[in-house]
Amino acid sequence: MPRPTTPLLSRGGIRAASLEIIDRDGLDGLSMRKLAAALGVSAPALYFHYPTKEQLLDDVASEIMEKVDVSAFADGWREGLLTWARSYRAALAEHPNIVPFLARGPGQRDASLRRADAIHGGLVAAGWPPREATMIGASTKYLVLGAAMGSFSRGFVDDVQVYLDRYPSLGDAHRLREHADAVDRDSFDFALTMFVDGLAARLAT
Amino acid sequence: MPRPTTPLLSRGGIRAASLEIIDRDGLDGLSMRKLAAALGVSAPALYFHYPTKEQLLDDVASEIMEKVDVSAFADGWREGLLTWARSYRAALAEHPNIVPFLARGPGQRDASLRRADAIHGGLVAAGWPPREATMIGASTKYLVLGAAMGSFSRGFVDDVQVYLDRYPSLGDAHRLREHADAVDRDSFDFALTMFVDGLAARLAT
DNA sequence: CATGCTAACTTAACAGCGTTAGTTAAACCA
DNA sequence: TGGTTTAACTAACGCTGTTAAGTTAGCATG
Repeated sequence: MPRPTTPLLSRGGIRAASLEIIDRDGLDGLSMRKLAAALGVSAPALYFHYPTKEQLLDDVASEIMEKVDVSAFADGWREGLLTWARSYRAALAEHPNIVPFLARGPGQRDASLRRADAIHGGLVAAGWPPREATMIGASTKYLVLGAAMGSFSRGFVDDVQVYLDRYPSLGDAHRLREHADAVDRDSFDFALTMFVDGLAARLAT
Repeated sequence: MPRPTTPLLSRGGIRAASLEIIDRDGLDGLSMRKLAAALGVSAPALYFHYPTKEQLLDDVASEIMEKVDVSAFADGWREGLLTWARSYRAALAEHPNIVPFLARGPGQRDASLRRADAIHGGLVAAGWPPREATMIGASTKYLVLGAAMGSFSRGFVDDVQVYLDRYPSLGDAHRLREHADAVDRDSFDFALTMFVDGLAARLAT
């Protein structure tokens, strides 16, 4: 079947199907052939709409990043930073399987830069020296990305029962798995709070 | 050539060659065929010594993680935490290309648990409630892994010149690339210091 | 209205991937 | 000495992202 009367594919539809597969089967579970099959189409057809898989993933990632809120710096640097960090983490937590891809670089450069600019500008306007504003932005991103990986609680918890007697300080670790998500979220908020408290003390001097 | 007089391969040699390729060509640059070629051997020969590529990478990662120092909790939780975090980050910074693999989970479970136990135990012994000790451990790991990704400064810096006029708050961003590593290290130490300061203030209450 | 061009798909194929099957011959143990 | 194990080999399977070439619907133009 050559050119159909009504186009079978659209960039938006391709992105949506991609994200569905990634959420369900993981990042490695997305292949162009599987994606094409889900859309009722042959694999090379996708290349008419997206030049490479990388670019497709870039677009999917950018779509996710659009939910990040950098607007709250109007209410002060603390509020702005907290809102940014929490909305950032929430956006990633909704699609954890794409985080390994997201971690290797910003998707759409333009939107990414606009956010970076808003954050940096918000911090500087609140009295932070530019150099420290840069470091605060980087640090916050470290926290968000590190937390999104979430491997601390999920990574070693699976069959930790075996080791319980050998490593006595981990005595309550067997409860980690059932609360893994809660631990992750609490740890992130804990880290963020400690970090911002440290910042506030520094700015006060 | 069947079985050679002297074995051509050893697990250690395979690991060393793997890490060399990863450092030079990146994580995706390591293939079993390329690795075998570097060792003067055919690809399936590797499978006599390692059952899967995943297990091989696990072992390489574990070797790297052996340089992490969790022994300083004897000098107090603050010293222990700082030593752990800095040695952890330094170990990853030596082989940044393997970080994406490392981030998805602990390598050798035994050694990983032993470290987690030392950290948790050190914090609890210093007076931290177990639940907070867990969160401190997780938070610190977030920082280290996030910083190891290091995509904040490296990600958007490449052709940032184009955007300089459009995003005025990034006016000094063009100097970021040349100092990318320094910015990364400084940002990490900055974040770590702020975090630990926040912790100290909390423990004091 | 006919002609030509582009758009949107198709199947076939390429090089590379991790891995398995089956073969061979040296090394080791009884 | 004989049999088993060990450490390599070549060939091949099914998968991957991607390219090439073929086919026809839709659209613009003379």
